[in-house]
Amino acid sequence: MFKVNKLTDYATVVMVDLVSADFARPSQKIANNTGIPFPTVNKLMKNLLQAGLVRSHRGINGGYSLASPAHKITIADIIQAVEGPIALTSCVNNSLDKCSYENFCAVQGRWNRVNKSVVKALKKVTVADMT
Amino acid sequence: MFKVNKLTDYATVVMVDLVSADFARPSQKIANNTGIPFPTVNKLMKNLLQAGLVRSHRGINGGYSLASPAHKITIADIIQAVEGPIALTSCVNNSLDKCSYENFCAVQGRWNRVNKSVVKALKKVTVADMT
DNA sequence: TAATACTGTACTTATTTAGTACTATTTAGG
DNA sequence: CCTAAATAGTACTAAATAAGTACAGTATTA
Repeated sequence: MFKVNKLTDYATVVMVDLVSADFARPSQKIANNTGIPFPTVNKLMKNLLQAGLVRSHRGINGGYSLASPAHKITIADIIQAVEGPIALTSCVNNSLDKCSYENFCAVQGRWNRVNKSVVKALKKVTVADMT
Repeated sequence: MFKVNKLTDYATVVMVDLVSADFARPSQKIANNTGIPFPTVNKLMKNLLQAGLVRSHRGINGGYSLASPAHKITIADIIQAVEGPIALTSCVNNSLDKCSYENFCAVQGRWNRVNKSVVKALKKVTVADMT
């Protein structure tokens, strides 16, 4: 089936949870709120942090908060944070993979169009829309 | 990475190859034309046939041909033929999976919008566009 | 300075995907 | 009517990916 990772799904749930956080919210509390296992939340937050989607605050009373307003963070951002670049096939420009048929393939380069179109669709929906 | 199956990628190549087929074209010839391994082409054709995207002709001089004009077959059709229903997450309406958090999930139902949007994008590109 | 909470890395297990093999069935043509 | 070509269906194996877990380390604030 054509789908996103479970972790990406979880990530949107986490982001939506953080919308209601006035201050930093610890992983443990996010886990309680969402029902996602604590270790999994931890793993997720690292990805979201590295992608700059959330801010972190260490120490007591620390936790995570959104790095931007909810209506500025898109589903495309979240997918990219968790799964890396969006590349429907390995022959899409920004793919991490390399296609072995590249030199004589009949659809060479054509997937770029499809990819762009999908990314555009994913950029239209924000965290605010998911709340 | 967010991507379609390799088989789906292959399927588009096969479909594009069939555009130039005046009559039925056997799997073996498709394999030769595209560089995709023969057994893999065979497997693919079964999916494409069941989905009604190609027609088959048995016996000597048999093979496969497109069931509709190239500009009427979309990427969404091909993905669905090879991978089943398009459901970005298990909480999307037509998903085959079942989400265990469904009853108390904060983003309940919200992915439907994202899913529709992506499907729409995938329906806009046809086999003719890939040629 | 002690408790809280993030940071980073590594590992194991489960699931999914990809590729292969084999047997049965159908059909055109000599 | 028989044979060769080609699809149809099922089942299996191996490789890749994803999911979940664990643990040692570092920063911060009360």
